Amino acid sequence: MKCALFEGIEGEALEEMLRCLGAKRVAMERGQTVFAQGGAARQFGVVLSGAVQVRQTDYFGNQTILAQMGEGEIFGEAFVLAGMERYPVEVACQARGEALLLGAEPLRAACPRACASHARLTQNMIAVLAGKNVRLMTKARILSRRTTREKLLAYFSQLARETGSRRLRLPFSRQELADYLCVDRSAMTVELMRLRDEGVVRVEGREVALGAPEGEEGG
Amino acid sequence: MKCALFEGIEGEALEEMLRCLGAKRVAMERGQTVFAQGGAARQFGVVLSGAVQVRQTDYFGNQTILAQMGEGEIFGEAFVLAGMERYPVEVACQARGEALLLGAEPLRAACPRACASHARLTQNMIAVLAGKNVRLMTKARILSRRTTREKLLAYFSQLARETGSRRLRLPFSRQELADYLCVDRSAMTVELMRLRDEGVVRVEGREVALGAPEGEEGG
DNA sequence: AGATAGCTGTTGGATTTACAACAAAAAGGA
DNA sequence: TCCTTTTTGTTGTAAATCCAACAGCTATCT
Repeated sequence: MKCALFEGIEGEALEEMLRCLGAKRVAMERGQTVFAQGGAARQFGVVLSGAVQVRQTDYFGNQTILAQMGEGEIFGEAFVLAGMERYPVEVACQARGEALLLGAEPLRAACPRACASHARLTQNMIAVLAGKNVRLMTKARILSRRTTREKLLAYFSQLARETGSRRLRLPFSRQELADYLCVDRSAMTVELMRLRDEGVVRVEGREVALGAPEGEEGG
Repeated sequence: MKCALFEGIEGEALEEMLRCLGAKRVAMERGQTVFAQGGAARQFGVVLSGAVQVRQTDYFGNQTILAQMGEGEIFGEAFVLAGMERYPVEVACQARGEALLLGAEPLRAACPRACASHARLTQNMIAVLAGKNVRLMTKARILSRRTTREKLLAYFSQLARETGSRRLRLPFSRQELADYLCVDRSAMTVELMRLRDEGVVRVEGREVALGAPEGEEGG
């Protein structure tokens, strides 16, 4: 099993840990509900194979896909660990496979048995939650921009910061980028072309270079 | 000290915990930088009094206010705990007061001294991170909607879910609500009036009631 | 009461976006 | 190579948003 949550925990210690968490291995068929929206929030999950989707239906019946998790990723942990009584979302199988369902109690209260790897597990969970936090903050910050232009520039700035360079490579196709920025694809392309024409960015497929108004290109 | 991070830790145990975290108490004057953007991410903080703002300056020099933290709230923890080398944001004092600066090592690795309340601290941190996670997810979900109308309805749905009722009370003034939804205030008011005229919602000041097309008002 | 300041709803014009439909280019398979 | 599918850029129109300015209302203070 390859999963950030259990990093550094192997063999017998892992088995013990899984017992402590009350792990249950379940098979998932496409379309099957893993956690129901409004259901009692008692467990979180790890995708062993296949994929799950996190969705939400609002008061008016509109359904939104919030995220998709693949192998090794965990889902539902935030709700359980935040002490929420019910899941505000639905988790459903998107591609058939297996998942591990885990109870969160050992992460919320002192483990009475003090399993050997317990400390490591909580540290891993902290790292996972902190990482998700950073990514969510980044996304919220980008979506806070009002215009497509500003969203593009905010996103490029973000990638440039991560890369540590003015040059960056988009991890998305145009359609995926538009979905990530929550804007219309064609309108986004128009804006992207405008930014190019104005010399704000240089674009070539997925390669983007920022600024360079002073001609420091050769660097 | 009133702070979710140290809930259940008091007296001598708290003192010991603070020593273990290398706590430093610092006075802050308005405008003073607590953590510098791009600076080495080694510590996180707790606001003891006053307030701090989290800001970010992007590649093009545009500054954005991301959040404001008041008494008892913690800041910067996500970056340190996610193992980032540098702060991607700046934290600055917004209202004079005091803060506690803490090292994160005891939360990232096994505490060699195994302080008594260590387990409790990590549990608290997990709860804090999970709670922030849920709130960030909520915000990202709302901002994912493209139109002002959809943002309003998504936000109302969210509040209705939290309240468990069709009736809800906005925690914001109109301007604050517009800022939260990242839209123009006047355009938002127009859309809000339209929703009212269409009978989708009933609005009266900060009081909002959803739907009720079947006249279940009296319930 | 009177003055001041803040909040809210309204309006009109300029800008921006969504949406749909299409053509060119690129990628992949037979 | 040919054909199919996907991706990307373009265009035009309708709709939504931003922006600025203004009027009515409320709360607060003197």
